[in-house]
Amino acid sequence: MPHKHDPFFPPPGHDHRSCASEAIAAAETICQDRGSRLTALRQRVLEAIWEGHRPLGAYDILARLNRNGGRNAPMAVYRALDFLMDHGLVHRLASRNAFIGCRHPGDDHSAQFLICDSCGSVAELASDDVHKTIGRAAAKKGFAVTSETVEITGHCPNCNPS
Amino acid sequence: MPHKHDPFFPPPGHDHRSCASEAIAAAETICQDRGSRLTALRQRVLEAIWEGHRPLGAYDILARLNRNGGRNAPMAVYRALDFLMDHGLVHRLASRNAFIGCRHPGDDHSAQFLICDSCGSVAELASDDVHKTIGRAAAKKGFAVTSETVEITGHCPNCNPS
DNA sequence: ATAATAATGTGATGTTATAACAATTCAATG
DNA sequence: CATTGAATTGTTATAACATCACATTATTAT
Repeated sequence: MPHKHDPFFPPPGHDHRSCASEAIAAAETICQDRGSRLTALRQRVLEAIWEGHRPLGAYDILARLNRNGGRNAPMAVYRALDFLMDHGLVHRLASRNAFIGCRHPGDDHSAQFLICDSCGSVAELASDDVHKTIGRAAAKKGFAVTSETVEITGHCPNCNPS
Repeated sequence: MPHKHDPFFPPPGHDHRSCASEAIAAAETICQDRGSRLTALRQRVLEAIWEGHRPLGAYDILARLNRNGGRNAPMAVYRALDFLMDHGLVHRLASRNAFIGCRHPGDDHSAQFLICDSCGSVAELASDDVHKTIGRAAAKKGFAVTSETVEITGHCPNCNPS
Protein backbone atom coordinates (compact mmCIF):
# COMPACT_ATOMS: atom_id res chain seq x y z
CA MET A 1 0.00 0.00 0.00
CA PRO A 2 2.31 2.67 -1.27
CA HIS A 3 0.21 5.75 -0.76
CA LYS A 4 -2.15 5.14 2.07
CA HIS A 5 -0.42 7.80 4.12
CA ASP A 6 0.23 10.39 1.51
CA PRO A 7 0.88 13.79 2.93
CA PHE A 8 -2.16 15.95 3.17
CA PHE A 9 -0.79 18.36 0.61
CA PRO A 10 1.44 16.21 -1.58
CA PRO A 11 4.68 18.06 -2.19
CA PRO A 12 5.78 19.09 -5.68
CA GLY A 13 7.96 16.07 -6.37
CA HIS A 14 5.67 13.30 -5.21
CA ASP A 15 4.95 10.23 -7.29
CA HIS A 16 1.70 11.39 -8.70
CA ARG A 17 1.19 8.38 -10.90
CA SER A 18 0.16 6.45 -7.81
CA CYS A 19 -2.36 9.07 -6.76
CA ALA A 20 -4.03 8.80 -10.12
CA SER A 21 -3.96 5.05 -10.43
CA GLU A 22 -5.27 4.59 -6.91
CA ALA A 23 -8.12 6.94 -7.68
CA ILE A 24 -9.06 5.03 -10.81
CA ALA A 25 -8.88 1.72 -8.98
CA ALA A 26 -11.10 3.05 -6.22
CA ALA A 27 -13.55 4.33 -8.80
CA GLU A 28 -13.78 0.93 -10.44
CA THR A 29 -14.53 -0.68 -7.11
CA ILE A 30 -17.15 1.84 -6.19
CA CYS A 31 -18.90 1.58 -9.53
CA GLN A 32 -18.94 -2.17 -9.33
CA ASP A 33 -20.39 -2.03 -5.84
CA ARG A 34 -23.10 0.27 -7.03
CA GLY A 35 -23.81 -1.54 -10.26
CA SER A 36 -22.80 1.50 -12.27
CA ARG A 37 -20.61 1.60 -15.32
CA LEU A 38 -17.33 3.47 -15.35
CA THR A 39 -17.40 3.91 -19.11
CA ALA A 40 -14.41 4.97 -21.19
CA LEU A 41 -15.64 8.55 -21.33
CA ARG A 42 -16.20 8.75 -17.61
CA GLN A 43 -12.85 7.23 -16.92
CA ARG A 44 -11.11 9.65 -19.25
CA VAL A 45 -12.75 12.55 -17.44
CA LEU A 46 -11.68 11.15 -14.11
CA GLU A 47 -8.16 10.67 -15.40
CA ALA A 48 -8.06 14.24 -16.63
CA ILE A 49 -9.09 15.44 -13.19
CA TRP A 50 -6.41 13.32 -11.64
CA GLU A 51 -3.66 14.75 -13.75
CA GLY A 52 -2.91 16.82 -10.69
CA HIS A 53 -4.13 18.12 -7.37
CA ARG A 54 -5.46 21.35 -8.77
CA PRO A 55 -9.07 21.83 -9.63
CA LEU A 56 -9.95 21.91 -13.33
CA GLY A 57 -12.79 23.73 -15.00
CA ALA A 58 -15.15 21.72 -17.15
CA TYR A 59 -13.72 23.29 -20.27
CA ASP A 60 -10.18 22.52 -19.14
CA ILE A 61 -11.22 18.90 -18.87
CA LEU A 62 -12.83 19.14 -22.29
CA ALA A 63 -9.60 20.47 -23.75
CA ARG A 64 -7.69 17.53 -22.28
CA LEU A 65 -10.21 15.05 -23.67
CA ASN A 66 -9.90 16.62 -27.08
CA ARG A 67 -6.14 17.04 -26.95
CA ASN A 68 -5.53 14.43 -29.60
CA GLY A 69 -8.24 15.32 -32.02
CA GLY A 70 -11.23 14.35 -29.90
CA ARG A 71 -14.56 15.92 -30.78
CA ASN A 72 -16.38 15.85 -27.51
CA ALA A 73 -18.89 18.53 -26.63
CA PRO A 74 -19.19 20.30 -23.26
CA MET A 75 -22.30 18.28 -22.49
CA ALA A 76 -20.29 15.09 -22.49
CA VAL A 77 -18.01 16.46 -19.82
CA TYR A 78 -20.80 17.81 -17.66
CA ARG A 79 -22.64 14.52 -17.85
CA ALA A 80 -19.58 12.57 -16.87
CA LEU A 81 -18.93 15.00 -14.02
CA ASP A 82 -22.49 14.59 -12.77
CA PHE A 83 -22.00 10.85 -12.75
CA LEU A 84 -18.68 11.09 -10.95
CA MET A 85 -20.10 13.49 -8.37
CA ASP A 86 -23.10 11.23 -7.79
CA HIS A 87 -20.64 8.48 -7.02
CA GLY A 88 -18.57 10.61 -4.69
CA LEU A 89 -15.53 10.43 -6.94
CA VAL A 90 -15.31 14.09 -7.74
CA HIS A 91 -16.27 17.28 -5.95
CA ARG A 92 -17.22 20.63 -7.35
CA LEU A 93 -15.69 23.76 -5.85
CA ALA A 94 -18.40 26.37 -5.96
CA SER A 95 -15.98 29.19 -5.28
CA ARG A 96 -13.94 28.24 -8.35
CA ASN A 97 -16.43 26.69 -10.75
CA ALA A 98 -14.03 23.83 -10.89
CA PHE A 99 -13.76 20.14 -10.13
CA ILE A 100 -11.36 18.11 -8.06
CA GLY A 101 -10.89 14.41 -7.48
CA CYS A 102 -12.07 13.09 -4.14
CA ARG A 103 -9.27 11.81 -1.97
CA HIS A 104 -11.39 9.49 0.10
CA PRO A 105 -14.21 8.23 -2.03
CA GLY A 106 -16.43 5.66 -0.46
CA ASP A 107 -16.13 7.16 2.99
CA ASP A 108 -19.29 9.00 3.84
CA HIS A 109 -17.63 12.25 4.64
CA SER A 110 -18.45 15.89 5.03
CA ALA A 111 -15.87 17.73 3.02
CA GLN A 112 -14.12 21.00 3.56
CA PHE A 113 -11.66 22.19 0.99
CA LEU A 114 -8.38 23.97 1.56
CA ILE A 115 -7.31 25.86 -1.53
CA CYS A 116 -3.79 27.21 -1.73
CA ASP A 117 -3.65 30.73 -3.15
CA SER A 118 -0.06 30.21 -4.04
CA CYS A 119 0.25 26.88 -5.84
CA GLY A 120 -3.44 26.22 -6.50
CA SER A 121 -3.42 22.82 -4.83
CA VAL A 122 -6.52 21.68 -3.05
CA ALA A 123 -6.73 19.34 -0.11
CA GLU A 124 -9.83 17.82 1.31
CA LEU A 125 -10.35 18.10 4.99
CA ALA A 126 -12.96 15.83 6.50
CA SER A 127 -13.25 17.41 9.87
CA ASP A 128 -16.08 16.12 11.92
CA ASP A 129 -15.35 18.89 14.37
CA VAL A 130 -16.02 21.56 11.73
CA HIS A 131 -19.09 19.69 10.56
CA LYS A 132 -20.54 19.42 14.03
CA THR A 133 -19.69 22.97 14.99
CA ILE A 134 -21.56 24.21 11.96
CA GLY A 135 -24.50 21.99 12.79
CA ARG A 136 -24.64 23.31 16.35
CA ALA A 137 -24.33 26.95 15.33
CA ALA A 138 -27.11 26.50 12.80
CA ALA A 139 -29.33 24.61 15.22
CA LYS A 140 -29.08 27.47 17.69
CA LYS A 141 -30.79 29.61 15.10
CA GLY A 142 -33.45 27.00 14.42
CA PHE A 143 -31.90 25.98 11.13
CA ALA A 144 -31.76 22.32 10.10
CA VAL A 145 -28.72 21.65 7.92
CA THR A 146 -28.90 19.51 4.83
CA SER A 147 -25.71 20.40 2.98
CA GLU A 148 -22.52 22.33 3.54
CA THR A 149 -20.17 24.17 1.24
CA VAL A 150 -16.93 24.96 3.04
CA GLU A 151 -14.08 26.28 0.92
CA ILE A 152 -11.08 27.87 2.57
CA THR A 153 -8.29 29.74 0.86
CA GLY A 154 -4.85 30.42 2.26
CA HIS A 155 -1.37 28.99 2.07
CA CYS A 156 -0.54 25.32 2.11
CA PRO A 157 2.43 23.89 4.01
CA ASN A 158 4.42 23.47 0.80
CA CYS A 159 4.08 27.17 0.06
CA ASN A 160 4.22 28.39 3.62
CA PRO A 161 7.19 26.56 5.12
CA SER A 162 7.02 27.98 8.62
CA MET B 1 -34.59 51.46 17.41
CA PRO B 2 -37.23 49.42 15.70
CA HIS B 3 -35.20 46.65 14.20
CA LYS B 4 -32.11 46.19 16.25
CA HIS B 5 -33.33 42.79 17.37
CA ASP B 6 -34.89 41.50 14.23
CA PRO B 7 -35.35 37.77 14.23
CA PHE B 8 -32.55 35.93 12.59
CA PHE B 9 -34.79 34.74 9.80
CA PRO B 10 -37.40 37.49 9.50
CA PRO B 11 -40.81 35.87 9.18
CA PRO B 12 -42.94 36.36 6.08
CA GLY B 13 -45.02 39.23 7.41
CA HIS B 14 -42.29 41.40 8.88
CA ASP B 15 -41.99 45.11 8.19
CA HIS B 16 -39.40 44.84 5.52
CA ARG B 17 -39.35 48.54 4.74
CA SER B 18 -37.30 49.04 7.89
CA CYS B 19 -34.79 46.39 6.93
CA ALA B 20 -34.17 48.14 3.65
CA SER B 21 -34.05 51.68 4.99
CA GLU B 22 -31.72 50.69 7.80
CA ALA B 23 -29.41 49.06 5.31
CA ILE B 24 -29.31 52.16 3.14
CA ALA B 25 -28.69 54.37 6.16
CA ALA B 26 -25.85 52.14 7.31
CA ALA B 27 -24.38 52.22 3.83
CA GLU B 28 -24.40 55.99 3.79
CA THR B 29 -22.57 56.10 7.10
CA ILE B 30 -19.98 53.58 6.03
CA CYS B 31 -19.30 55.33 2.76
CA GLN B 32 -18.90 58.65 4.49
CA ASP B 33 -16.51 57.15 6.99
CA ARG B 34 -14.44 55.71 4.18
CA GLY B 35 -14.60 58.76 1.98
CA SER B 36 -16.39 56.80 -0.74
CA ARG B 37 -19.37 57.86 -2.74
CA LEU B 38 -22.64 55.98 -2.56
CA THR B 39 -23.71 57.16 -6.00
CA ALA B 40 -27.24 56.91 -7.34
CA LEU B 41 -26.38 53.81 -9.31
CA ARG B 42 -24.77 52.09 -6.37
CA GLN B 43 -27.66 52.97 -4.13
CA ARG B 44 -30.16 51.65 -6.63
CA VAL B 45 -28.28 48.37 -6.79
CA LEU B 46 -28.21 48.17 -3.02
CA GLU B 47 -31.94 48.93 -2.89
CA ALA B 48 -32.64 46.20 -5.41
CA ILE B 49 -30.74 43.75 -3.27
CA TRP B 50 -32.68 44.84 -0.24
CA GLU B 51 -36.04 44.27 -1.85
CA GLY B 52 -35.98 41.05 0.13
CA HIS B 53 -33.94 38.55 2.06
CA ARG B 54 -33.33 36.30 -0.89
CA PRO B 55 -30.17 36.46 -2.91
CA LEU B 56 -30.43 38.00 -6.36
CA GLY B 57 -28.37 37.24 -9.41
CA ALA B 58 -26.58 40.10 -11.11
CA TYR B 59 -28.97 39.90 -14.02
CA ASP B 60 -31.95 39.92 -11.68
CA ILE B 61 -30.62 43.13 -10.23
CA LEU B 62 -30.12 44.46 -13.73
CA ALA B 63 -33.73 43.67 -14.59
CA ARG B 64 -34.90 45.60 -11.54
CA LEU B 65 -32.72 48.57 -12.42
CA ASN B 66 -34.13 48.58 -15.91
CA ARG B 67 -37.72 47.92 -14.87
CA ASN B 68 -38.88 51.37 -15.88
CA GLY B 69 -37.06 51.73 -19.14
CA GLY B 70 -33.52 51.88 -17.81
CA ARG B 71 -30.74 51.03 -20.20
CA ASN B 72 -28.01 49.84 -17.88
CA ALA B 73 -25.56 47.19 -19.00
CA PRO B 74 -24.40 44.19 -16.96
CA MET B 75 -21.07 45.87 -16.39
CA ALA B 76 -22.75 48.66 -14.45
CA VAL B 77 -24.25 46.18 -12.05
CA TYR B 78 -21.06 44.19 -11.58
CA ARG B 79 -19.12 47.34 -10.90
CA ALA B 80 -21.61 48.52 -8.34
CA LEU B 81 -21.57 45.10 -6.73
CA ASP B 82 -17.79 45.15 -6.55
CA PHE B 83 -17.97 48.49 -4.81
CA LEU B 84 -20.62 47.30 -2.38
CA MET B 85 -18.68 44.14 -1.60
CA ASP B 86 -15.48 46.12 -1.05
CA HIS B 87 -17.38 48.12 1.51
CA GLY B 88 -18.83 45.08 3.22
CA LEU B 89 -22.38 46.02 2.28
CA VAL B 90 -23.11 43.04 0.11
CA HIS B 91 -21.91 39.45 0.02
CA ARG B 92 -21.65 37.07 -2.88
CA LEU B 93 -22.91 33.52 -2.45
CA ALA B 94 -20.54 31.37 -4.45
CA SER B 95 -22.85 28.39 -4.32
CA ARG B 96 -25.62 30.41 -5.95
CA ASN B 97 -23.85 32.97 -8.08
CA ALA B 98 -25.97 35.50 -6.29
CA PHE B 99 -25.73 38.48 -4.01
CA ILE B 100 -27.28 39.30 -0.66
CA GLY B 101 -27.28 42.37 1.53
CA CYS B 102 -25.06 42.23 4.57
CA ARG B 103 -26.98 42.29 7.81
CA HIS B 104 -24.18 43.63 9.93
CA PRO B 105 -22.02 45.86 7.79
CA GLY B 106 -19.26 47.65 9.54
CA ASP B 107 -18.62 44.81 11.96
CA ASP B 108 -15.50 42.98 10.99
CA HIS B 109 -17.09 39.60 10.82
CA SER B 110 -16.46 36.21 9.36
CA ALA B 111 -19.66 35.23 7.66
CA GLN B 112 -21.41 31.96 7.24
CA PHE B 113 -24.60 31.80 5.26
CA LEU B 114 -27.67 29.74 5.98
CA ILE B 115 -29.74 29.27 2.85
CA CYS B 116 -33.26 27.91 3.16
CA ASP B 117 -34.06 25.32 0.51
CA SER B 118 -37.71 25.93 1.04
CA CYS B 119 -38.28 29.70 0.99
CA GLY B 120 -34.94 30.79 -0.40
CA SER B 121 -34.21 33.17 2.47
CA VAL B 122 -30.65 33.64 3.55
CA ALA B 123 -29.40 34.53 6.99
CA GLU B 124 -25.93 35.50 7.92
CA LEU B 125 -24.36 33.73 10.81
CA ALA B 126 -21.28 35.31 12.28
CA SER B 127 -20.12 32.47 14.42
CA ASP B 128 -16.73 32.95 15.87
CA ASP B 129 -16.90 29.36 17.01
CA VAL B 130 -17.22 28.13 13.44
CA HIS B 131 -14.52 30.50 12.30
CA LYS B 132 -12.08 29.38 14.96
CA THR B 133 -12.85 25.72 14.52
CA ILE B 134 -12.05 26.00 10.85
CA GLY B 135 -8.86 27.87 11.62
CA ARG B 136 -7.76 25.17 14.07
CA ALA B 137 -8.59 22.30 11.75
CA ALA B 138 -6.67 23.98 8.94
CA ALA B 139 -3.71 24.81 11.16
CA LYS B 140 -3.42 21.16 12.13
CA LYS B 141 -2.71 20.45 8.50
CA GLY B 142 -0.20 23.27 8.26
CA PHE B 143 -2.58 25.49 6.32
CA ALA B 144 -2.80 29.22 7.02
CA VAL B 145 -6.29 30.53 6.34
CA THR B 146 -6.90 33.79 4.56
CA SER B 147 -10.55 33.54 3.56
CA GLU B 148 -13.53 31.33 4.17
CA THR B 149 -16.57 30.46 2.10
CA VAL B 150 -19.17 28.77 4.27
CA GLU B 151 -22.61 28.28 2.77
CA ILE B 152 -25.08 25.95 4.39
CA THR B 153 -28.40 24.82 2.98
CA GLY B 154 -31.29 23.40 4.92
CA HIS B 155 -34.57 24.55 6.39
CA CYS B 156 -35.07 27.79 8.22
CA PRO B 157 -37.23 28.09 11.32
CA ASN B 158 -40.05 29.69 9.36
CA CYS B 159 -40.22 26.69 7.06
CA ASN B 160 -39.37 24.07 9.64
CA PRO B 161 -41.63 24.89 12.58
CA SER B 162 -40.58 22.09 14.89
C1' DA C 1 -33.83 -11.32 -31.83
C1' DT C 2 -36.18 -7.87 -29.41
C1' DA C 3 -37.37 -4.40 -26.52
C1' DA C 4 -36.32 -1.47 -22.72
C1' DT C 5 -32.86 1.26 -20.61
C1' DA C 6 -28.62 3.67 -20.34
C1' DA C 7 -25.22 6.33 -22.46
C1' DT C 8 -23.55 9.36 -25.88
C1' DG C 9 -23.73 12.65 -29.99
C1' DT C 10 -25.03 17.08 -31.60
C1' DG C 11 -26.45 21.83 -32.12
C1' DA C 12 -28.41 25.50 -30.10
C1' DT C 13 -29.06 28.32 -26.35
C1' DG C 14 -29.03 30.13 -21.64
C1' DT C 15 -26.52 32.21 -17.76
C1' DT C 16 -22.80 34.51 -15.41
C1' DA C 17 -18.86 37.56 -15.73
C1' DT C 18 -15.10 40.41 -17.69
C1' DA C 19 -12.18 43.10 -21.23
C1' DA C 20 -11.28 47.23 -23.51
C1' DC C 21 -11.89 51.76 -24.49
C1' DA C 22 -14.74 56.09 -24.75
C1' DA C 23 -17.33 59.61 -22.46
C1' DT C 24 -18.79 61.96 -18.54
C1' DT C 25 -18.88 63.66 -13.88
C1' DC C 26 -16.66 65.13 -9.70
C1' DA C 27 -13.66 67.44 -6.70
C1' DA C 28 -9.46 69.72 -5.70
C1' DT C 29 -6.39 73.34 -6.89
C1' DG C 30 -4.54 77.63 -8.51
C1' DC D 1 -14.10 80.29 -12.40
C1' DA D 2 -11.10 77.37 -15.25
C1' DT D 3 -8.33 73.53 -15.39
C1' DT D 4 -6.98 69.21 -14.60
C1' DG D 5 -6.57 64.59 -12.73
C1' DA D 6 -9.17 60.94 -10.79
C1' DA D 7 -13.29 58.45 -10.29
C1' DT D 8 -17.39 56.92 -12.31
C1' DT D 9 -20.30 55.47 -15.89
C1' DG D 10 -21.44 54.20 -20.86
C1' DT D 11 -20.95 50.97 -24.56
C1' DT D 12 -19.80 47.05 -27.29
C1' DA D 13 -17.99 42.89 -27.58
C1' DT D 14 -16.61 38.65 -25.82
C1' DA D 15 -15.20 35.12 -22.47
C1' DA D 16 -16.39 31.48 -19.30
C1' DC D 17 -19.61 28.33 -17.34
C1' DA D 18 -23.73 25.42 -17.90
C1' DT D 19 -28.05 23.29 -19.70
C1' DC D 20 -31.96 22.03 -23.03
C1' DA D 21 -33.83 19.20 -26.44
C1' DC D 22 -33.77 15.72 -29.41
C1' DA D 23 -31.36 12.16 -32.27
C1' DT D 24 -28.42 8.13 -32.23
C1' DT D 25 -25.91 4.29 -30.46
C1' DA D 26 -24.67 0.84 -27.05
C1' DT D 27 -25.86 -2.32 -23.32
C1' DT D 28 -28.68 -5.43 -20.79
C1' DA D 29 -32.39 -8.44 -19.80
C1' DT D 30 -35.73 -11.33 -21.60
